[in-house]
Amino acid sequence: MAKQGGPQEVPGCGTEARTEEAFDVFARSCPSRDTLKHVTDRWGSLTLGALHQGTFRFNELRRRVDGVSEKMLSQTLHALERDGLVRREAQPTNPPRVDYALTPLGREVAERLLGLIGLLENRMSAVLAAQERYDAARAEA
Amino acid sequence: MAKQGGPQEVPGCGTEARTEEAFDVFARSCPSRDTLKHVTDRWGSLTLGALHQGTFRFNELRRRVDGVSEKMLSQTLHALERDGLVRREAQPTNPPRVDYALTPLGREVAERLLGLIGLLENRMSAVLAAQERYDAARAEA
DNA sequence: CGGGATCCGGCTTGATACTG
DNA sequence: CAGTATCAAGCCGGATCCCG
Repeated sequence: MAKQGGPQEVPGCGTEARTEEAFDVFARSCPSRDTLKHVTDRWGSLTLGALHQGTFRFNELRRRVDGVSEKMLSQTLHALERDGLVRREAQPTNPPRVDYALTPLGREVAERLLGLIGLLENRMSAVLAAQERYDAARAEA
Repeated sequence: MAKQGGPQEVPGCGTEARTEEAFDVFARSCPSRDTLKHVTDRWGSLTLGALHQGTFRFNELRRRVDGVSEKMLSQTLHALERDGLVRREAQPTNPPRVDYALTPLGREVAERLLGLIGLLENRMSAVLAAQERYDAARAEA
């Protein structure tokens, strides 16, 4: 990653800013970019959405997050856990049992994400209409 | 894409649901997934963020969205325009002048996205701390 | 200035198989 | 059950050249 010759060092990356300024910081390749990626990823968003509905075990999640492979679920879960959005509780029983749940921060993030998704879902008819208009305009070229 | 043998046809994909139910719909591979991807993409989020601050021409955007290539900016802009989030106004002058701005829907989406980003930025210290804890726990394995 | 077309490398993803 | 290891494929994104 990292552009060809641009400055990779990020100066004021730890400032606690409000939304407007926060975006400027975000725009300069801060760690929050990575976290956003984990959150909005194909599997990240679905996993957060699933965990927003409760606590689940690994294979329960696999069934809920339709189409995810073991590897990707594991990878996604680790990334979210590392970011402090998901808590993992393993019980040393036999057979092993591991539960995954959102942390308080994870719940906040999930709610915002779900809000964004909900907005898109609700306006999807407008989006679809826009797409048709766009495609139609291009077709007659 | 699409899993090995699963049903690709999505039945109730046009329902206008509220956030909770909307997610279920979203989870089944609806078009909104594509739009979310355009929005949260590496360049999509930065472009929406830049356009949230005003109307800009192509090369102005290039300078604002630091590090983006012509191709990716063009591609991002087209995707967002097709989704009805960005409006493109070309003036047939010489030299050509093209302005990009958010549509009302685009502004709504951008605001939610910026909210999510802002939340992450504000809590980044907690995220960073969680990452250190996670890495430390793994190191002594 | 505002892009389109093309080529190509690398990260991401997905099957599959194996382990504790 | 709860994962990790390995390998191949595919798509994303960047560099480059080109045109109106």
